[in-house]
Amino acid sequence: MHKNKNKGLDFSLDTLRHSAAHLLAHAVLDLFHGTKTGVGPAVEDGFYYDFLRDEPFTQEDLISIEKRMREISDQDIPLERLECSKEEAIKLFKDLNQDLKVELVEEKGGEKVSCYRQGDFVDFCLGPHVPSTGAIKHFKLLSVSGAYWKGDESGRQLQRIYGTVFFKQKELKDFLYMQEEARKRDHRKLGPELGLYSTNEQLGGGLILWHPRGSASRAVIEDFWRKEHFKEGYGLIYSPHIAKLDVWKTSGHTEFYDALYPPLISDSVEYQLKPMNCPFHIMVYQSTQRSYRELPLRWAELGTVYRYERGGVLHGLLRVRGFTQDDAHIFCRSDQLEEEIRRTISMALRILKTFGFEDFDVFLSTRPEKFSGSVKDWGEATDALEKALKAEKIDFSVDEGEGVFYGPKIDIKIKDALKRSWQCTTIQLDFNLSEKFDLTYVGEDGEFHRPFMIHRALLGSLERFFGILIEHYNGNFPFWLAPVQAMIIPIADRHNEYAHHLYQEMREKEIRTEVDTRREKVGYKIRDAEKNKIPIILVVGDKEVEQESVSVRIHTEGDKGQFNFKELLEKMLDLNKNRDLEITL
RNA sequence: GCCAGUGUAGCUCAGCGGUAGAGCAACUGAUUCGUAAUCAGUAGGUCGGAGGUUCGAAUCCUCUCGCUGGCUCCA
Repeated sequence: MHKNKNKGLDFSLDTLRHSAAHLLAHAVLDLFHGTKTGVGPAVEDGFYYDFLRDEPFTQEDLISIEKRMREISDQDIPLERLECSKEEAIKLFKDLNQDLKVELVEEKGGEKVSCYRQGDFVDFCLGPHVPSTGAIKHFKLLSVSGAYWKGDESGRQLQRIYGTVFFKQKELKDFLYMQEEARKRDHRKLGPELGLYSTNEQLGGGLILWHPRGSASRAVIEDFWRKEHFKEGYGLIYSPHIAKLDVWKTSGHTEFYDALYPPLISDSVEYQLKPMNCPFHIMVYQSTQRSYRELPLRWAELGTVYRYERGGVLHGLLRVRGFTQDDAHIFCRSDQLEEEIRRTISMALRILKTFGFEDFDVFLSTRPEKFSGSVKDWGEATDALEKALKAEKIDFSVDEGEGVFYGPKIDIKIKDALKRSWQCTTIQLDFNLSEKFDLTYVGEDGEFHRPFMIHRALLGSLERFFGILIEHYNGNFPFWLAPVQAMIIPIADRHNEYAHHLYQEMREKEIRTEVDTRREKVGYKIRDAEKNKIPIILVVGDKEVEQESVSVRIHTEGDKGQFNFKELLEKMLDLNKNRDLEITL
């Protein structure tokens, strides 16, 4: 934990942020009388405070609030801790006309409650806090948004003001710089700019058009994915996009899943657009009687599903309404469970590392309060998950009670180049569907047994994963993933023939290449190719034609000089084969 | 879905009650050129959509759609 040693004071960044939230509330109450305060905690990137007020806060308000905060900070008002009885606190906040606080004290306060006072501002709070407002110096208000009182959608809506604060000015500057960097590499900007994908108002929100360039990368990802699954003994499945409503009644989706599109009706039969692939894989399982000898059965599908996500949550490629999961289901016996989990974890990490992700956070979620299946199965399965993680020597944290109702799960989050965390891999046991569809196999003993069903996605969804990749690489895809791997630039018309000859040869070897024969100067064409973040640029002129060579330029690095074409081609094939992240010549 | 913001040419933006503008991109012509922008010209918009106020709306109001930041949810 960060400590502020500079001033000989001893408090954490969280404490500083929490105190900054108080400072924010103090300033708001000074400027906007009658505003009621909600809660104001420290969060990952700063802090926020919720306010109840009829008028919305504007950008200008934010500026004046920040100014007022600075004034209070400059006054260096001490924060004092008050302890009183619950009744006294309730009276205090009633007198201040802070109904929300009264509600909070009534709900959360014990016999004794603590409050913090700075000047004429008092807040119900456990603390700890910084000694005085002067300790809060390097802060900035960031945004204002809506938030529900106590997170309850049917309840009152408050206005939430976000801000951030650091110990040092430089840390604040760095944070704002990182935010700016993140904004610049936003996949919603880069994706369309690089011709990878687009969305379209007429088409509908949350629906993605993969353009040829985005599709080129996607195809590479899919091919790699299929090869890895083949190596791991998976079979592939293709299933339809709709199924009779009855399937989803059996699975329980019609009752419990809230993102279903309305059913389609044809000849008075109702069909449901699929939100998940599981029932189809289950039906493949049930197409014949299964024996214990066949298990484990591992079936994977790049299955496109449709979920009606609420308008406000749609976000570029990361949150859409139609997406392709890299889904798989493993049906196995209890004695195979640990091994299957182990294999899945190591496969997931191997694949993610190939894409250049090195940092992972792994979480094991255990049985929640409401659950389906038996306590015994949950225990056995959770044990197997834990053992598998330990056997793979993976550090993980346990999210007690955070499992989904149908089974325990392991989630793997990756850290991208900007140290942001994204959940991709999820490995979940499913006791619910195996029960609902009454899955069985015939055991050694001739009796029917219920298999364990593991549901897993490694990349999550192709749309989402691609969005993460764009931002991780800042659009500078490694050679093997780049939509266009090489751009050939002839200097003058008389070099076009040689350029096309190179093009043809590279295309035959499955190098994704293009030729720029526009009547423009080399500098212009290079600039264009660089802007498109194409990894390798091949410039050809008189020298190159004569020597069967190419002048190589590597994106972000510049001119690398002349190379023999055949040797360079071999090198490019190696880069593809090894899925190298860097180009070395 | 909710709160707030936002929507002008492919992109970045100006105009904010009086007949739509710039730069880049595109197209046409000239230039045949050696490592991040050659020059000149042309074309391109029912100002997201619908309704209203007004003599007159890109500009004001209402509704609606998309997008953005959150809430809630989640791959």
